[in-house]
Amino acid sequence: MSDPRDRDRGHPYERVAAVIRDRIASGAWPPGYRLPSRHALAHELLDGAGGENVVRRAQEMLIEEGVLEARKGSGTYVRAPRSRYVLRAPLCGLLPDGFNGRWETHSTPRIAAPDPIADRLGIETGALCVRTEYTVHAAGEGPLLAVTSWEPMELTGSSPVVLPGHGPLADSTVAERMAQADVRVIAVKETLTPVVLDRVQAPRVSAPVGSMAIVIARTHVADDGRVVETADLLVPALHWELAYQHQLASGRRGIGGEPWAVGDEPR
Amino acid sequence: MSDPRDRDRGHPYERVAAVIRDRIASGAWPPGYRLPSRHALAHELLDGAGGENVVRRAQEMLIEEGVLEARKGSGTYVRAPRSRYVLRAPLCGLLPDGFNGRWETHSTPRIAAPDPIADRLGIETGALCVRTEYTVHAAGEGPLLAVTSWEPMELTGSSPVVLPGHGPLADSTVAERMAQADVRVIAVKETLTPVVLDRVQAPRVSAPVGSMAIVIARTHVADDGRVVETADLLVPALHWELAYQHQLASGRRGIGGEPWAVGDEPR
DNA sequence: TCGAATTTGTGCGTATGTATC
DNA sequence: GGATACATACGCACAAATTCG
Repeated sequence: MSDPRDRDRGHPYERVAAVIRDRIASGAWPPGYRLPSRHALAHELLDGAGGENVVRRAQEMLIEEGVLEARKGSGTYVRAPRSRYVLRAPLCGLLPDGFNGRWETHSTPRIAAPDPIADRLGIETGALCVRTEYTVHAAGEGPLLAVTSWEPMELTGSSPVVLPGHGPLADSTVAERMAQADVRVIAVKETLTPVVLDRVQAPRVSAPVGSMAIVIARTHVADDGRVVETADLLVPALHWELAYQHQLASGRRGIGGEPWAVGDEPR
Repeated sequence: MSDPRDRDRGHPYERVAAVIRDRIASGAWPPGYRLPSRHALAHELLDGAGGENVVRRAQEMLIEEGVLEARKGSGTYVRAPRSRYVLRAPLCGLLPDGFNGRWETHSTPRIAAPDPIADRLGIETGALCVRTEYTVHAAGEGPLLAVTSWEPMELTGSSPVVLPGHGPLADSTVAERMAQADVRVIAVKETLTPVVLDRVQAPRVSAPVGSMAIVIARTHVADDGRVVETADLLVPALHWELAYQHQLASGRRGIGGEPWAVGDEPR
């Protein structure tokens, strides 16, 4: 391993990564550039056969850092520096004027509530609900955010006008739609979980497999305690910076009516 | 690869994983049990030499699922099912009675603000600040949460009583300490990023390297617009479920004074 | 349109580093 | 300090996806 000839510190793959980083930094390999194949790079940088896995390891490092991007069967590319959008939570269905993008509603089948969803909605497993798939697109780009929402059929189905994604209230918030059914939404609860995107999730948010995201499990609660909607928001770190802001009531030892808490476990 | 003799579907490592899973499910390998070494398992399950990496691959799968836990130099163990605590955000320094644990303050050196921190605090790079390292421990356990906090020296240093982790206000919130210096904290802003724990971060929160966490970049803002504190909270998904709750003012198209927003990028 | 060449992804083997007991 | 066990680096074969003639 530590060959006496080898004066260079560290492992071979680290030196290869450094070379690639330099070429990108110098502008020789601009954003969008397709790198030579592993075979060619191994031959050039290590001038010997076989060492392709060293190049691969170096590329994996840079891919994880967000510098490179590999497309299977096509090649490895220098990634264009993408600035992230700011997502102010809670996100309940509105896109302000400042954002050049749109919501897309994909499907709204009536289905039997699967177990974890029924649990979150506070209804019986198998009870009917409406599942809606939304995505957020920025102008001309692929989907950047994916939302899967469930609403109990007994609420939403009672009046066609409150169906998500349809009619005059298509672009309204959950609370606004529910108000049409005389349901007053008083709180939004969110539970956040970090995830690594698998090959099913990744294309739904235009992010590479293995990159990171936060799943927001959101519920809308009405004044009578019923849960009127629950949703999973898939927020890829590649595209979004998740921001929360809390106002502090002076003189109180809490925020927003709830004391700060580190409580015991839920289930 | 697909040996004609091999009737079993899938790859060898998947079959090994299935065997391990079965033994755990059957109770033959209870929580805390130390598995046979990879060498022994490879010999038993694949009755041939060399195939240790097949066992390793299977174990990696189960480790990622949270079923196993590897301790370097010691062995691979069946993980005891751990329930997660609920962390209600924003977390500003209080531990309620319900939580059987404690804060620990580790160090409070005066240092020159590094670049990204100076940026967050709105002070010049190199200006003095106080850095404080906290951890949260549950009774008898290792650290479950790690906080690194920075406060500008010009605020904190002016009065010894407001130094974090010391004096009568050691267990107070940032806002309470700042009130002693006649600084009114009016808002808390948080930015969330999912991360994969590296070998430096992982031991700070008693989580395995490669497991996931959320970093909360928090800032306390005073009524004159100054940032009086900023902190990075390392919240491992293994131990915590991050929960946010927002009250909805009826009739308003927003929450907490800020409209929901998907805005453009920051930097 | 279709198949062959190219390129990345995966599974697995060997050698060696390093932490623990 | 020696034995044991996991972690890492790297090599090869092949599968899968893409591209192009």
